[in-house]
Amino acid sequence: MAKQAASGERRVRGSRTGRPIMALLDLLGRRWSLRILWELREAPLTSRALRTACDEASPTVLQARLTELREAGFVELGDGGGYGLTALGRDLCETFMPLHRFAERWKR
Amino acid sequence: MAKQAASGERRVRGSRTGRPIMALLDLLGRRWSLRILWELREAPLTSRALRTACDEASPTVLQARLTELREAGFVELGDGGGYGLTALGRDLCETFMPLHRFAERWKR
DNA sequence: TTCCTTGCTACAATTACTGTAGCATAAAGC
DNA sequence: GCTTTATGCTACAGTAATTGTAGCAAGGAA
Repeated sequence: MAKQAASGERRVRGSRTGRPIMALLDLLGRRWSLRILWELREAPLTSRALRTACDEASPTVLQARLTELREAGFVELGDGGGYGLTALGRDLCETFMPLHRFAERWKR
Repeated sequence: MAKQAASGERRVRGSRTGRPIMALLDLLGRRWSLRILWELREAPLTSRALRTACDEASPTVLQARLTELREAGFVELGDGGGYGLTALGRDLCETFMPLHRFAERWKR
C-alpha cells in the first residue's frame, strides 16, 4: 500500500492526500473511536467508567484511542481525573449527533 | 468479552444492548466504512474505481465492507454495475457531511 | 478468438484488538 | 503507621481483522 507521500504533503494514515477529512475519517474509523466520543457526550468519565460504558472493551485499545483522541484535541484528561471532551470535541460530537435519530429510523 | 445477550435482545456486534446507535457506530467504526460512504457521496463508482479512490485499499476488506453496507441498506450494486448509495445511504451520508467543514477547521 | 473490464475470492503475512492480569500512584478509612 | 480502594496505565499471549498480491469467472467489444 501507499508508503510515502509526495514531498510537501502532510502524511496521514489512511490517506496519501493529507486532506484533513481523510485523516478524520480514518481516526473516527478505528474501533471504539466513535463510541468513546459518544459515551463522553454528556459528562466526563473516569477511565474505568468509560470502560464499563464501552461494554468492557479492552483497556489496551481504549488507552490507545484515548491517546489518539487527545492528540487530535478532542478529548482531555481533567486534573481531577476523568476523561472529558474539549470544546473541539464537543463540536465534533454535535456534528454526528444526528446519527442518533438516523439510527432509530434505520433500525428496520 | 460479552458473548451473549439477555433473552429478547437483538444481538449486535460492539454492543450488548442492541441499541441501533451502537450497531451503527460499530458498523461505521470498521475500517473503510466511512471512507466508502464518503467516496460514493457524489456518484456511483465501480469496484475498481472505488478501490482507486480508497488509496488502493485491499479488495478483501472493501468487498467485506461493501457487503455489510449493502446488508445495512446504505449501498447497492446497480444493474449496470457500479456501487452507489441508496436513498437511505444518501441520508446517512448527509448526516455526517458537516464533518467536512469540521475537518477543515480542525486541521490546526 | 483475443483483449479488456467487471465483481469477487484465496491465502499467507502482517497488524490490530481482546482478555486477563497487574503495576505505580494517590486518596481516603481505620 | 497500615490497609483498602480507586485512579490512569501497561504487559503479554491469544485471537480476529486487515493487508498485499495474485487470480478467477462472466460479460462485452474488437
